[in-house]
Amino acid sequence: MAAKIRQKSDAPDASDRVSRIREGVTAAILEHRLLPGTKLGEDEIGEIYGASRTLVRTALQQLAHEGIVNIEKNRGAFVARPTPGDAREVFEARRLIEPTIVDRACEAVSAAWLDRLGQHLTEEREAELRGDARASVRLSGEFHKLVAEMSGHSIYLGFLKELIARSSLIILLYRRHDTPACGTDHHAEIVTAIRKRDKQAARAQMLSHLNEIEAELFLKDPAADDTRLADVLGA
Amino acid sequence: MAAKIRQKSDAPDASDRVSRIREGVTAAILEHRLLPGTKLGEDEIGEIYGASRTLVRTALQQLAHEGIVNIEKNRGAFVARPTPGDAREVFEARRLIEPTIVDRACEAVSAAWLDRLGQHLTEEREAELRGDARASVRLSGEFHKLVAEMSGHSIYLGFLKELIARSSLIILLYRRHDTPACGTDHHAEIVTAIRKRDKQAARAQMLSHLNEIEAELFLKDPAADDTRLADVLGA
DNA sequence: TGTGCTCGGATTGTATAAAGTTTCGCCTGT
DNA sequence: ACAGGCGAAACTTTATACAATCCGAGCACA
Repeated sequence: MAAKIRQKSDAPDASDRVSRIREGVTAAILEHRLLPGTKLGEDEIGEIYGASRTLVRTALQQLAHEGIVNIEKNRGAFVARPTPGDAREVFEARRLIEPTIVDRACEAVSAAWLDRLGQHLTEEREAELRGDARASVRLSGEFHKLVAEMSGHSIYLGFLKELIARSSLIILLYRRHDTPACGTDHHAEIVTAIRKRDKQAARAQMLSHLNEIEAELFLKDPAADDTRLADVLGA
Repeated sequence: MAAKIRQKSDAPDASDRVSRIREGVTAAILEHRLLPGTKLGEDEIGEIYGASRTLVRTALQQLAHEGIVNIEKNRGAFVARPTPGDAREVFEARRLIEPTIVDRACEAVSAAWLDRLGQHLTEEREAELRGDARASVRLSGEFHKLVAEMSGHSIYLGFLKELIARSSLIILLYRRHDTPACGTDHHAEIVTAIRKRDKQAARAQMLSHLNEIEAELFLKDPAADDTRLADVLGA
């Protein structure tokens, strides 16, 4: 009988039921199946996953901490609706953190990692070819998470996961065109730079990639909350 | 009767009982009254705050997400014990984020903010003069949080709160001398740079301040976990 | 006809009870 | 005397019951 090794309590894929709920809801939000503002009733989710409200609440609280769910007292949990201000903050943070992440990734390059990156690019291309928008959105985010994992920096990885999840909501809310969420081409260029261990190029590619994503957004400023009513209904 | 304005659900000082517990425990950890590894029993805390275990559990889960508490399955919650590797990650992240934060703070400078900063420096000096180590430690961290608030960037603020809390544990565990956690002089120099809106100087001061803190640490690498036992007990 | 109020249904917040797991002490066997 | 195993106590985990709150339909009234 194999001795039971103590596993880290916060293992990413802890197979407990709370994690299953959290990951299920997260995936639904990241794939744009759950839209901002959607009510996430405790009973409803509990029935879907065959769990009691206790576990559902735990999962929802974790998601609230990650910023993709809002919990309003006595009203329940809702898929977050980031404001344009939130969006600018998220992308500013990403522009700060991700160049550093790819920088570190260049140092961690290995055959195994290059394999995983290449495989991921293939998956992205396939999803895009068959027009699977949901998979495309999910994989776009996962590319950035993959690079963060590669950096071997668990704090950056944690921060980035949060930023990616919120970015997904932001893109859904504010994207102007129906262009793909993250150009696969950009990702390929970033991988090329990483393969060459060219930190300078990697940082530059990542930065321009992020700028391009943000440039596709239409972040209208709700100048004053009071005037909106007249604005919207005055037509 | 004043109309009830909808308050943000995650108001920092939400006067609900969960927040009181969370802030109480956080303060105890940040002031080094609770040492790393200390068991945080649910009953125990619940009795102190007159709350049921349900609420205590919620608070502990939030603290776990912030990285200052570890929850081990079926064993309970413990004050986190960051490894030297964790420590390096935390300070690397701080060196990345905090220069950007002071940069933004320089743009937000105003009489009101300068007042708050000055007042804070006074408090720090007073605590240090009367040898109140606990208050010193707490205020040192709060200075950095204050600058982050000043930056007006809620994401950076959230990230930094996490990093500060963990830094406090790290300093407790790994500090070599009994030098003050954060030199008040450094803080004063940073404030001076902010007052002059000198971004360059502010970033430089902040960076050297962080470097100095980390330099005071003794981050021994536990080369192999197995050898530690022999090391420690071999004397 | 439109406004404001009240009551009922539904949902969340909290507490408590049942179930499962770990840990530590004690005891037995060698 | 000491290693190993059994068992009870303590704790965490999960489920459920109760209390508090919110939202909306329907009604009374101006």
